[in-house]
Amino acid sequence: MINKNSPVPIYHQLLEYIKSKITSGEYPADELIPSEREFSEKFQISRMTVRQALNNLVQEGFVYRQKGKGTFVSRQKVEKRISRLNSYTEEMIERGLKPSSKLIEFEIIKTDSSLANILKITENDPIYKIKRVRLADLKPMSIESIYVSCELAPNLNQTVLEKSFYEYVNSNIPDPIQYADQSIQARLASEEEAKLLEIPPNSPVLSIDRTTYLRSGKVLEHELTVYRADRYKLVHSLFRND
Amino acid sequence: MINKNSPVPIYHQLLEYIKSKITSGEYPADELIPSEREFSEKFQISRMTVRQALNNLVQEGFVYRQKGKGTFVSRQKVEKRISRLNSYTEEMIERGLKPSSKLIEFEIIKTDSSLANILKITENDPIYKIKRVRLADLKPMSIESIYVSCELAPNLNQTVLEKSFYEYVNSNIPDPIQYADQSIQARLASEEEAKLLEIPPNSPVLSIDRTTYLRSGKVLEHELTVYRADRYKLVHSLFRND
DNA sequence: AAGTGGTCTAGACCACGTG
DNA sequence: ACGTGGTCTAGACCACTTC
Repeated sequence: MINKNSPVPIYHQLLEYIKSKITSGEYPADELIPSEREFSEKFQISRMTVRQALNNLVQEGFVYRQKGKGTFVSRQKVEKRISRLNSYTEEMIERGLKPSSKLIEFEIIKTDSSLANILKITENDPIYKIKRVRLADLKPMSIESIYVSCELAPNLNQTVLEKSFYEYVNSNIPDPIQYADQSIQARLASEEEAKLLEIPPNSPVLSIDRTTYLRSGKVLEHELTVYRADRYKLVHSLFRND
Repeated sequence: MINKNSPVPIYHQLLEYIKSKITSGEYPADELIPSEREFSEKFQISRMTVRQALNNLVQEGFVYRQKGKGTFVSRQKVEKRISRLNSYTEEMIERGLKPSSKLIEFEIIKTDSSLANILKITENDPIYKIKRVRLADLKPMSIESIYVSCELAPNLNQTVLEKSFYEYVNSNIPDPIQYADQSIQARLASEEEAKLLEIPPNSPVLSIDRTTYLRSGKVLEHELTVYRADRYKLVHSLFRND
């Protein structure tokens, strides 16, 4: 069960072990799981190591703890991933569509004051502007304009953009993507947009502005996307934490 | 600075100490803070205790760590950005607008199969159908149709609906509201909608379908809302939990 | 080689909840 | 009185980064 010579940390092995017991139903919801000392004894590991596994599980929402009573399994009915921040590529694959894109613009421009403010960089700093028509099963789905600081994303080029931008970030920037703020509006497509999206003029579109942040708090990118209303529906979940 | 005899845990005292140094600017953004061993030495506490303070600060978004390099101050504290599930009333107050509403329909109908499926009740069970024009600062903002099982929400009447529906639920149903699934689309207003919303025909609208769930897993309500695109912008946050 | 964070140990005392 | 999670110690070795 636990291999002390594995390169995988012990606390992580234990964490996965407990997770599997929960998802398999062996540890049912609202029930006590073994105490820290029991795990410590059973696997011959330090109690502090057990605590590290359990604390991570608390953070992930799998269990909750009560002083003097023990550690309980959470009622995990809600999939957390519903509102997960995904790239276009990931999202389309999830929807069973084949993502691709057509590059419209790829250039380095100087930041204007508004973008500099959003990206939290200095005005006139160079940034990439990348404009693409996003396709799903080879038909236009959206028009996407991305603004990224050149400093943050060196070596960005057209080849990289064939694949997922988020994937590029994961492999090339040590600072991981943490979250994004989005604002969503309905409006009518402009003439140019209608042409690129291959829809009649004055068709409704869903306009989504997204700013993506890294764990350090740095702004990764600002993104303006216009979706065809007849092909795209945004789905998400909201929680009420009283 | 650190009082070992205080009932406040040492790691918490250290956490607050570092927080204050960050907010005061003494530890500037993107800069290294003292190492774990330095804190340990300086305050004569164990390194594990220092780590507990720092790990909490990482969780709260005040600092981030890099193996082999050190602990850095984040550019901005990540607030609890989980977009909360709010009622129309709560949302408008948050936006600084005065919410009100005009009742269009209030009746008890039999569930059709589609609604029965969504509400997880039996077909032909009685449900409330409530249709209202929602106003903000006395001007139309949206048209909202709510479907609620009569069994779940007894004593629902027009007076109750003057106030927040969620407030009514909080006071009258022991099972608390937990989360909602939403789907969001752009489309053009129908003639009737345009009239009620006081906008020109064929104006774009944001169409939001929401299903609200209670902690027990029961469905509280299904809601179809059509927002004026010129007055309403939906804002939310997404997390990437790798 | 020196410093950093990541992991781990084998103990300890505490406050809390339940019998 | 006993078991629980919460806090804390004083060490240790590792992989990583920088010099």
